[in-house]
Amino acid sequence: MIEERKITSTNYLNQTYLEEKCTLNELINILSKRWTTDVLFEIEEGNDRFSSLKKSIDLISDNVLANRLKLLEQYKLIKKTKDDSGTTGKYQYFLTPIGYKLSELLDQLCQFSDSHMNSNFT
Amino acid sequence: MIEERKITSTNYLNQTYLEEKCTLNELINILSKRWTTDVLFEIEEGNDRFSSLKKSIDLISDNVLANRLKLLEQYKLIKKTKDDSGTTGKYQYFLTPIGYKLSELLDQLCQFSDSHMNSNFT
DNA sequence: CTGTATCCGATAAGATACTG
DNA sequence: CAGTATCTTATCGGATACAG
Repeated sequence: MIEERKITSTNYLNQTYLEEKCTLNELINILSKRWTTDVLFEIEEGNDRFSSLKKSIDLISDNVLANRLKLLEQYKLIKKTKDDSGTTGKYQYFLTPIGYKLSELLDQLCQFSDSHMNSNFT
Repeated sequence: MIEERKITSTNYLNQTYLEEKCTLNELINILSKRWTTDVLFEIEEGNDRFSSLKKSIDLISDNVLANRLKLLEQYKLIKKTKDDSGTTGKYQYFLTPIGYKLSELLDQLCQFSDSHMNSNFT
């Protein structure tokens, strides 16, 4: 899962253009990666171990989970700390204040989609 | 741009699983398609013709614009009407009440991203 | 003017094997 | 336990040509 973008592609240039124009595009770009919001919500609910997350979101694969955690950490939405108690896993994940703020906004969006997206299912 | 998904792929099945689990995933899936939010915002501001949208969002290509308009219409976020005045274009696009609601939520998200996403740019 | 059809390159997702 | 590396397939975005 190494991400090398061809920086000369129109595809890449367009995405860069959009992200510079409005940071919303950058945010959506993170959230739209599959499983991202699920990982965020799981961590919000206190699920703080890699293996435990993997178990809860059981269709996700290792590399994708690792990738999402890294991405969320990069954007300072979650934080990873070492757990030296020794009994359980080595690392813990939890939301940062920014992460909480975002999850609140996502809750609102979720309510919106729950009430309005159904019309397309009939 | 015909979208035929291989309904047996794990990729497809996972996406379906996520969308059924929470409609938020479906909403994000629409919004994350490139140019979608830009089209939405342009229409919100009164830009109501295909050619005019094409001109404003000048890096978008015809087929992608057409595709986004169709998608937004399917989800009842915008509406398309025939304009019989004869002088200008044939069709007009405008937001539905649901579309307005969504654009308000996106404005909030936008404010969030403007204040918090910069930390990653340094 | 408002699109549609087709082809192809770029990126994302998943499977699998492996590591400190 | 918590990942990384590599490979394959699926999907998306863009270019171009064309049509009602």
